[in-house]
This record gives sequence, structure tokens and C-alpha cells, in this order.
Amino acid sequence: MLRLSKKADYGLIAAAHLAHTADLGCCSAKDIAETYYIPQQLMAKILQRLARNGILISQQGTHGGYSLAKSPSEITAFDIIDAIDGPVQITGCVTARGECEQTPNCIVREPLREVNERVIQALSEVTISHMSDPSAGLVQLEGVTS
Amino acid sequence: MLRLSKKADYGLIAAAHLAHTADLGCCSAKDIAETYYIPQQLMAKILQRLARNGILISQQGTHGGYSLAKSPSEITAFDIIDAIDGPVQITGCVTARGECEQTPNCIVREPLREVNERVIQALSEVTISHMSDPSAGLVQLEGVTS
DNA sequence: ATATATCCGACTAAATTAGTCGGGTATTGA
DNA sequence: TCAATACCCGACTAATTTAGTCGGATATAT
Repeated sequence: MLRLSKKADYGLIAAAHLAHTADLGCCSAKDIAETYYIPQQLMAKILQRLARNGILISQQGTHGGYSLAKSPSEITAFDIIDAIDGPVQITGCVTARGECEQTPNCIVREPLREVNERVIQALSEVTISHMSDPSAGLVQLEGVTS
Repeated sequence: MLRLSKKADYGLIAAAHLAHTADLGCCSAKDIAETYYIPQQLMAKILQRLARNGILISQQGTHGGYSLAKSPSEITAFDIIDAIDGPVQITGCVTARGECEQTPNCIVREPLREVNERVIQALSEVTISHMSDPSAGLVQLEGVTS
């Protein structure tokens, strides 16, 4: 249904939360999980992955936790989704070799590759600062129905 | 992984195929399925759904089959994906009421709603004629790193 | 009539995603 | 030093979604 995974959703929420509370020092996985009613261990796993991808900085030990590795305006929705869900690729065959052997005469590949890039572009235009400050909307779109 | 379903893929392929072969009269589900090595009954189901959504016209009987209901340039990738996979919504809560009860303080909803509209826009800009004629590329994008 | 097609809901199978478990390491503070 | 807290991480199970099948119906051209 062309929907983000829950994990990616949780990751975005967590990043926005960390941007919100940046001045209070770091937050633990537990803190964030409890705030948004997300399973603790799952939240932990997601934050670990974001840390491994250089999006968050982790601090171990008693008063440890996570904080953003960069300024909220330098972290995009794409970064987070890509880190958690793996590469964004609308169709299986946008880059892959070896998937479409059955359909060597595939006629939709190239146009969809371009769509894919546009989707990535859209995701890259939304930063965490957009998310932590709802009033900072994106450029207005015109005439998109549904 | 933010990927289209196979059904949607098959639907796009079928529509592009029908655009290609429009002058030869209609194609049966069997024809298309065999050409692209797609399970016949599955292809049939997909085409039925596209017909129900007014994207294809069906003709029953011995030399029946499907043909496009409109000109290839008037049918978009969005139309097909929407018909097959249901509404395009990146996050569960972009429109829904009653999903985010747990996270009433959700801070990512609005920015993601805007991203969602951009995705829809990107999908709406690709028509079947783009797909059936690979040389007719989209407007070039600049500087999107994958 | 019969062969070929669409039509459609219900079902099973496969794959993916969500979430859990268990055992580990680092850091702080009593 | 020791206990408490928190990150780290792979492997596992459960839930959900997607893919594909089955069976029986209707329409239509020859």
C-alpha cells in the first residue's frame, strides 16, 4: 500500500522528539518509548540502528541515552527511512540486476526509476526541524487531489 | 521498504502493454500473463480490478479481453497504483482518525502528510504513454543522490 | 452447443514486518 | 567494588500483509 513501516514511523517520531528536547541532554530509549507508547525494546533497536548510521549519538551508562548527531535541519526524513527500512526503491528492479530476468522486455523500469528519484527527493526535503516545529511548513503544493 | 506491491507492478506493465498494442484490438489476461511470465489468474484479477475502476474496458466472450478506457496520456501511474493497492498513504495517520489515539502528541503527522502529497504528485506525473514510450522521459531532475 | 473470456469471493501459501528474548558491554554513582 | 542503568546485537516468534490459487458463475462469438 506504499506505506512506511511502523519502525520508520517510530524513528521519525524519535528523531523529532530528540530535536524537541535537545537542550535537556540526551534521552534514553525507555523515555521515548514511554512517551509515545512504543514497545521499549523495539524503540531501542530502532535507535541503535540510527546511531549505527551516524544519525544519532549514543551515550552508554547510567545517565546515558541518545541525542542527534547533527543539527535538526541537517537530518532528513529520507536519512531516517533509509537507515531503518533500507534503500527506498519503489520497484524491485530500479537498480537491481537479476530480478527481472523473467521480464527482459520490461517497459516500465525507466519511468519508475525516475518516479523513485522524485520520491527520494520529496523525502529529502523534509528535515527534522520541519517535524519538530509544525509551523515550519513546506513549500505549498498546488492542485494535488486526494 | 517503501516498495510498490507486485500487483501494482503487474498492473503498470499490463497498462503499458495495452498502450503498446492498442491498435491490435484488445488483449486477454492470458496473453499479457504469458508475455511477462505473470501468473494467469493473478493477472486476471488485477485487470478485473482496473476495469472496475474505469481504467480499462473489458470485453467478454471468445475474442474478448481488455483495452485502455482512455488515452495512454490520460492514465497515470497513480491511477493504477491507487486502484490496485488502495489509497497511497505514506503514514497510517495522514488522513485517518482513530489510529493515533496512542500518540495524541504526534509531531510528525503534518510534515508527512505533505510528503505524501508530493509522492502522489510524482506518481501522477508519469502517464502510461511515458511508460509505453521509454524515450519520452520526464523532466530531468537535478542532484538527487540515491 | 461449445470454447473462450471475463467476473468474483473465498481460500491457502509465502513473505515481510513487528515485536520479544537472552546474553553481552560501557558508565555512573554509592 | 558492586549494583544499577542503559546501550548493543543477533536470533527468534508472532502477527500481518501480500501473492497466488480454487471453484463456480456469466457473457459472447463461432
